[in-house]
Amino acid sequence: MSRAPRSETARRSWGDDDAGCTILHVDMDAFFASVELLDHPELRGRPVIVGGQHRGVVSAASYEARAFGVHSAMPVTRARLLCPQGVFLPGRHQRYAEVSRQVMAVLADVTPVMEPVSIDEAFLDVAGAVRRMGSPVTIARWIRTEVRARTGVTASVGVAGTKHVAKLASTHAKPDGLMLVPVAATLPFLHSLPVGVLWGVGEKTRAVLERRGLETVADIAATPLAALHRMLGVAAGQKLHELAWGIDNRRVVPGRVEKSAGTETTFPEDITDRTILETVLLDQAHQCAARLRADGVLAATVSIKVRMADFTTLTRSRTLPAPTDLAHDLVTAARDLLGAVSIPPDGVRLLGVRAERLVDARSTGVQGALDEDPQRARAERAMDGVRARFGSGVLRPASLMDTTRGSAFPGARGDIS
DNA sequence: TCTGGGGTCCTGGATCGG
DNA sequence: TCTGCCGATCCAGGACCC
Repeated sequence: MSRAPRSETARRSWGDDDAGCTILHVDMDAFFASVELLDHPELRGRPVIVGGQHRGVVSAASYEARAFGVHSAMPVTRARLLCPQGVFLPGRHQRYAEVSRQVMAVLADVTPVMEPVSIDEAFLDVAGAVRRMGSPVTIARWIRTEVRARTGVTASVGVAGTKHVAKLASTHAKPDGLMLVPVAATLPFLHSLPVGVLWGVGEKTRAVLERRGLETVADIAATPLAALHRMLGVAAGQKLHELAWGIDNRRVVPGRVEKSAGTETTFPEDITDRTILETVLLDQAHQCAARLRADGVLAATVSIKVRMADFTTLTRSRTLPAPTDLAHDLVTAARDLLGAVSIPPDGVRLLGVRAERLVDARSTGVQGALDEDPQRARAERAMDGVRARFGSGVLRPASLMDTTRGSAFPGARGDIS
């Protein structure tokens, strides 16, 4: 589901010497749409678009839909205008996660040095697998064949000497392709590309660079480091300069540690009622806390995100007296933070809660609020146990119950914890 | 056209203590 | 006692990625 720009001129062979190119980037093609086609073969050949229903954006579009100009992150309303004959599907994340696990299992058969980046892509360092399985390109071919055989969906693979270039190679290999960028071809390949392909260059940064006449990676490489520092700040300038020269020392790290966990909800209609917003916070805090307990971590900081009807967005955060994994602690802080925010007459479009600065519950030995109210902790853990056994929808705080509709607020989902 | 939801990282201002 | 400096930390927000 990469949104990185591509260059048609870079879609060619850059040579066949894969010595030193042990980094592979595996990226599934139009992943969500491909899974839908797998389960609904009658839709093959038709433009399939997966995304939100009314206020949403496109999560994935089949290549037939892309021919109409539809792409991911585009508002669904616009996609409907561009492609009225499209088949619009709401998305089934559990199913995508299931296929993703199958794909990751294929990759894990190659090497344990495998780093999932998202549901549909991963990096591998195959240096340790070359003796057993063959050259990096041979391994890449094996992965593509095996993913298709075991799951029915296709993957594109980039093979290069660094993560950044392997990622760009897989982008340019799509759909259903393989691209090798030999070490010797790294700079000619990079310098043929527009500046937007560099990691960290989005819409805003690209505009800053283009205002100064920097349009290609070659332009960045030719710009003095001090000038990039002035334009973008020291960290971003340094990073861009290194990437433009093919320098990327990041290693493939299996099993990354999460630094925050949160949830947010965009309402079907803007909400002005504070009571409803507080009820949403309670729901979100329970979802967050259950996730923290499942992961065995405690949160030291709580933040809320409020997006107003006019799309202005603010965040507020607070460090807790002690790290916690209890919804009660999260929602107390979140409600305090919301209380200090003035709600405009037009209302609130989105509300979210995030648990930040996560610490390992065992290694720290911190019990935090649990010591103060062991009964509450026992109650929340008991809820985890019941949900694990009978499903996530069977238990919810009484204040979230609506006896008539089973929903306490607009936009409520069925998996409330 | 009208902008999701899950995250990470960086920057800069405010605050506090030595 | 007051002031200035400096580093650490907290907080808010922007930008980016998938």
